[in-house]
Amino acid sequence: MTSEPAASSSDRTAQADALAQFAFLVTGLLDKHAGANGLSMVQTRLLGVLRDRTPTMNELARILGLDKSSTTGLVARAERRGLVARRPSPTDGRSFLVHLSDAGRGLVEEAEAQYEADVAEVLAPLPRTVRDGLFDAVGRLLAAEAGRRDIELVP
Amino acid sequence: MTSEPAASSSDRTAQADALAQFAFLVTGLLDKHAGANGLSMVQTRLLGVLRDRTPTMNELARILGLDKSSTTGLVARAERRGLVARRPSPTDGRSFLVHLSDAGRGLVEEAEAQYEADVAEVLAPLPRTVRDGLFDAVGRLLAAEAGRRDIELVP
DNA sequence: TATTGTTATACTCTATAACTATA
DNA sequence: TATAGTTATAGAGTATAACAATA
Repeated sequence: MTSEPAASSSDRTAQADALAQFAFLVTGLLDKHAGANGLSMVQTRLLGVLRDRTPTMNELARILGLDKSSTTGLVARAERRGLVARRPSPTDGRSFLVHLSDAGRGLVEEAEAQYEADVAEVLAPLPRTVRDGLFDAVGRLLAAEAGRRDIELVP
Repeated sequence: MTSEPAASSSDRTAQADALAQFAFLVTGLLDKHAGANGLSMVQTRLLGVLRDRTPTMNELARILGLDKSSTTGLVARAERRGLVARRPSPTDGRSFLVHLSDAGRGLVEEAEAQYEADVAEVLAPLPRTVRDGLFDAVGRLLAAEAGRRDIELVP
């Protein structure tokens, strides 16, 4: 296909723009299905993280990229709705482990299933090799970012 | 390369998850540079819209997908900071036209330039062919989505 | 002393409902 | 009456700073 020489300034702009648009496309899908299940995006993110982890408040704050005080409120609101529970850490008297409740799991799984179906539909027109190329690149970028932040994005 | 048989259910989940993480990574960059210029994402969006338009409050609400009361507050905060200005419509005594100030224009252009530089840095470690694959796929998806919307927009 | 987590406070952002002024 | 916009109110989400309890 296109065999360009070097990335020009307008290439950079166009690429940054394309990534922003793509990000808004994906977050739009997430928001749509979260809202359909009575969740905000950040609440959905919280429940999604807890699907396969039981982090402390501190770990949760780092994973979500929030201040610990913001995380306190976020988890408190989710707990008030019965979606998560804080349990004292058995090894550290200062810490709490945040668990997903059955109700929370049901809600996030419903939202994720709907989102997943939507993603599959969006990806459907892509030829196999192109789709593989997308996830190769995305996987590398996420791995690099995880290393940068010293957390496991994929447990 | 990986020559897998067919997309399994867990592939679909992992892929949808990866896209979500990637979207959060990109919007995180957008937010970071907006924030570095003292702007929120929605404020940046507001200023971006006003770069080439002078809509009424009502039109602005529709463009941003917000309730008109939300738009009142959004514009009021931006106006208080000298980033935009409301001027009475010459044709409708009830309406105001929202203008971008020079300060607002400078701010949004600065934020965009910094975001662009950050994207370039994030992409830098990717081998050329991988990066090309990413933008091939993203370009196709955005084109497909644009087509979808055009079709939807035609009654 | 350092870390974990919460509280107090303040701000942005958002929506619903009620309101004013103009068309 | 209908439309444009604001105000009042309520709540989520976020950060900073000060704090308590534990390590």
